[in-house]
Amino acid sequence: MEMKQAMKIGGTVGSSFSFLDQVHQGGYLQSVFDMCEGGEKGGSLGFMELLGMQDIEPSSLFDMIQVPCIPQEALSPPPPLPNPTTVAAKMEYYSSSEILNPPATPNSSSISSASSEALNEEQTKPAVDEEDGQQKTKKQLKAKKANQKRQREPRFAFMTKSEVDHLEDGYRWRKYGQKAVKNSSFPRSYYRCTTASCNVKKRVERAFNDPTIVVTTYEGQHTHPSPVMSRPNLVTNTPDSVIAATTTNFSMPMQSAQQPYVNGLSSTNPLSFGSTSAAGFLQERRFCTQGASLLLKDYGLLQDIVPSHMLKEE
DNA sequence: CGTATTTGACCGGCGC
DNA sequence: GCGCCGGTCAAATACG
Repeated sequence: MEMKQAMKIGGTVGSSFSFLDQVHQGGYLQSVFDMCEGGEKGGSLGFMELLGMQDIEPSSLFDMIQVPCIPQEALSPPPPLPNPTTVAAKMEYYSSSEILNPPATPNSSSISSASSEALNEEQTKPAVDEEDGQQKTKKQLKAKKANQKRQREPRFAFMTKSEVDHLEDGYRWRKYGQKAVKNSSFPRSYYRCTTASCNVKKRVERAFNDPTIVVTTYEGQHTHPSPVMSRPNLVTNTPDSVIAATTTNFSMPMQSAQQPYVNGLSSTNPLSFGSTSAAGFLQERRFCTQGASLLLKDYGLLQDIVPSHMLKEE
């Protein structure tokens, strides 16, 4: 079943070997895979290579890391879990029938391509919505969908060992749906970024084989800075322990949103990446690739946040 | 009262 | 064509 799904997809997913081992041994990989495949056909996801652990090109591996995270509740009441950790997995996700601008290269450039695709949708959709503020009937929606086939945006999924479903990631989300998931006793929640012009979505569910694992999938890229980052005083009212965790997790997405990756990142920024900031991560990657000449093969964020031994040797 | 969440209905894609 | 399923909508409801 899982492998059957895997065979339907193909793409690029990367990881450092060490983390991959952790994921694999921890039994998390399958959860991520199932989650992100999510019954959607025709996607391209490279986890089959990871499952096989055989044909993995070191140069194609990136973006799977293990990092700490904080549950949303950690910002006010004490977190239910003393040491929640996140197992993060980055993946490119395309629906083969919906790719408008295939990546020029199979690895790094796929992200920038996907990003532009996401931007296109973000820019066009609001205009359509304002076309008729009140008379947005179902017929109109239907016609809209008919004329413009829904585009699938790149996705990023990661797993967090936490009792809290909705993890704080520095952005504000509005829940717009919840559905029972087949083969899982836990519902899947659907969230949308509350920022008007931002079309980023995320899905949150628990791994069917391990209820303690929360699987979060981001879709799209934020077009705005993180609200948390734009409120720097926020951490001043927070307990020290939370401050540390918060700054660790969220400093990067805000930086990424405010300045280009090439300027905002440096090898001296060891605390720049947040596990629950997967969307921020995507954003970071976008800036990275938009930086034109800066290739992702330099690991992007990973080189700054992941111990060097976890990065591939070249 | 404004905002966020809940939840049943609806829609489209897909397999049979 | 029909049913299943994932995803989304939107009215109702809850909350601060």
